[in-house]
Amino acid sequence: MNIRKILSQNFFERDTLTVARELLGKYLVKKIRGNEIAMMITEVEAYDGFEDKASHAHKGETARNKPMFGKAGVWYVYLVYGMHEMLNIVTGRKGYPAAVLIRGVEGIAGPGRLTKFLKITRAQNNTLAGRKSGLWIEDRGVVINNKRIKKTSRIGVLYAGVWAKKKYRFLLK
DNA sequence: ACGATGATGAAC
DNA sequence: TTCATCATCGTA
Repeated sequence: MNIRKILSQNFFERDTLTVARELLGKYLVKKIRGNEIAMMITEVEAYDGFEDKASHAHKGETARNKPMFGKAGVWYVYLVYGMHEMLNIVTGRKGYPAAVLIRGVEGIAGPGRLTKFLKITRAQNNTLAGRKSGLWIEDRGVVINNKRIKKTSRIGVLYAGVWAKKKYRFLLK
């Protein structure tokens, strides 16, 4: 009996670092022209709360980061460097700004590369992860041992002072 | 090592 | 309205 469970709000409405870690080994699924493309998540980063200087939410709510302040299980997709779409899933309670950036899937390293490959754009921004939005995450029963998880500081956030050093990036060895 | 490329947010 | 900045990537 193969496990194939679509993750919903209760999974994401928890501590951001916990969700980030547990997303490793889960499957990112995108519907493209009637086909479901599923790829295992191999690299993520947590952006957690008001204090986190690396987070878009650090300076308060704006038009762009609004999804981060909303309910868990919603996509937060934004454009960076004028050309790369970044895919995040909102975590934590409503009103508490947090999200997990999906940086890599099996066979594709890099947040900009994976969105380009899976045709993920800002059209998915602020939509609920699920069949309706054509983009969701599944638990397919893959069990990840803690020994396989590497923790490092986050990429591209050197401006964030002490927050840049926190081990908020998780990847499969 | 560097330029591409455009949205964002803060300053003016 | 202008300006610096940016959760990156491909080419050199």
